[in-house]
Amino acid sequence: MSIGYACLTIGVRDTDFKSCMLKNVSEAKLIELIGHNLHSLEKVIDYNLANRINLFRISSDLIPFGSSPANPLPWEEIFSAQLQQIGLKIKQSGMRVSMHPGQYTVLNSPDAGVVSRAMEDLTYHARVLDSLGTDVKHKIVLHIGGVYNDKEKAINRFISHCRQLDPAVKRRLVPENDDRSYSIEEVLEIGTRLKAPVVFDNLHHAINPSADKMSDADWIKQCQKTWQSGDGRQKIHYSQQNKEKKPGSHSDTIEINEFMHFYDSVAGDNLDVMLEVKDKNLSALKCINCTAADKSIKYLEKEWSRYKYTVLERSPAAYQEIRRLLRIKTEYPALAFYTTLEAALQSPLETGHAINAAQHVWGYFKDVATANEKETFLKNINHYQSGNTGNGSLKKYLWKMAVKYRCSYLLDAYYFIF
DNA sequence: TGACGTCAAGATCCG
DNA sequence: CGGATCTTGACGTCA
Repeated sequence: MSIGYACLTIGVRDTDFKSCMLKNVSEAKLIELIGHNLHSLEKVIDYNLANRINLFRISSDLIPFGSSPANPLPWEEIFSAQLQQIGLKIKQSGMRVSMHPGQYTVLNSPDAGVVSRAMEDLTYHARVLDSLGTDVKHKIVLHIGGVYNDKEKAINRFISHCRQLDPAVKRRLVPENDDRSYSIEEVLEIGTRLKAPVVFDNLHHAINPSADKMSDADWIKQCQKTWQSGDGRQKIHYSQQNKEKKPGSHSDTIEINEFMHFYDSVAGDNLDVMLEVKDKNLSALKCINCTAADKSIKYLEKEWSRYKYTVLERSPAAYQEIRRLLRIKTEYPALAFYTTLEAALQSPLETGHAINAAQHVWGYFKDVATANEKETFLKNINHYQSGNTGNGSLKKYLWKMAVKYRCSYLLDAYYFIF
């Protein structure tokens, strides 16, 4: 089983994606943006490799206006060296990538213009995966689309439009159930007719269930039948409901105990699990560390190095508890570690604890900082302590110091993110 | 006609 | 002027 995340990273330097508004598009601008984004993608792939993350969804925003006439550039050729280099890293590491056009790519619309733009968009996605030199196991996941008061006709339109797609798209296309219109049962029917593999999404299924009641694990087994050996391992999407938001909203983080319950229910299946969650790579690392065969405490220590000041400012008690958990180097208390971590990150921020954590971080600079810098730090502390503001600017200042003094330990810390 | 979802760009405000 | 915060854009469907 591989576990992965979608599109963006949290807390990884130089992995941001840039875009521009349609009215500001120019060739020079596009070339600058594409170059920047490919550089970011390579950094993401490097990060994934260094953190044993083998599953990743590439953002549709990689090439700005990639499916629009606004971008007529032959970017595969212009950036072929960069693309090949990234593709080589993907191939040599055995990483599996995918893409997933959003809710606005609608292949089954009754509007011919919408359909032709959807086809252009799918072609663009295949161009990206082809230009990286990835084989057809690297999929493009797509929703069925709208209903238009006649689901049978809408389904038939989806199928007939799929059959008209360029083979480069068709061989990668994988339909997925959605949370309002097409249940997993309906998508399985469509996938079977198209001989296309089907992605099961657990949260969509919970909100938009099939008439035929089965457990998630059983639906996953049904979907398994649509995956041929040439398609690679069966893929599913896994997410959890954000309890503060409306049904279907993804949670901020994957609650590890809930995930493990699900994991145990599908443990016999050979699955790739794409997480859809706000904290992206952070949850992927969490789930990987709790399920990986290699149970070396060094993976938890690495996590601790990134989380520790965030935990310290939320809960000094949890900080001590995790230090205790990680003391015995022959053990691997991954579940206890992440459970304690989750609880700590949900604790309300107390000013005193936040100042204590800030002073710990300041410890990295107190011997090298100039008199002015010390004064600025104290000013920030006092300003925060006065209670008129959050500790955002205090953290920003500490971040500036970490960059200036190239404190690599701090530069990877989640403390500056949340 | 606005809500839906998503992210960064652009715009505006503030000290 | 820099930094913080608010608004817009880009997409299609549905109530």
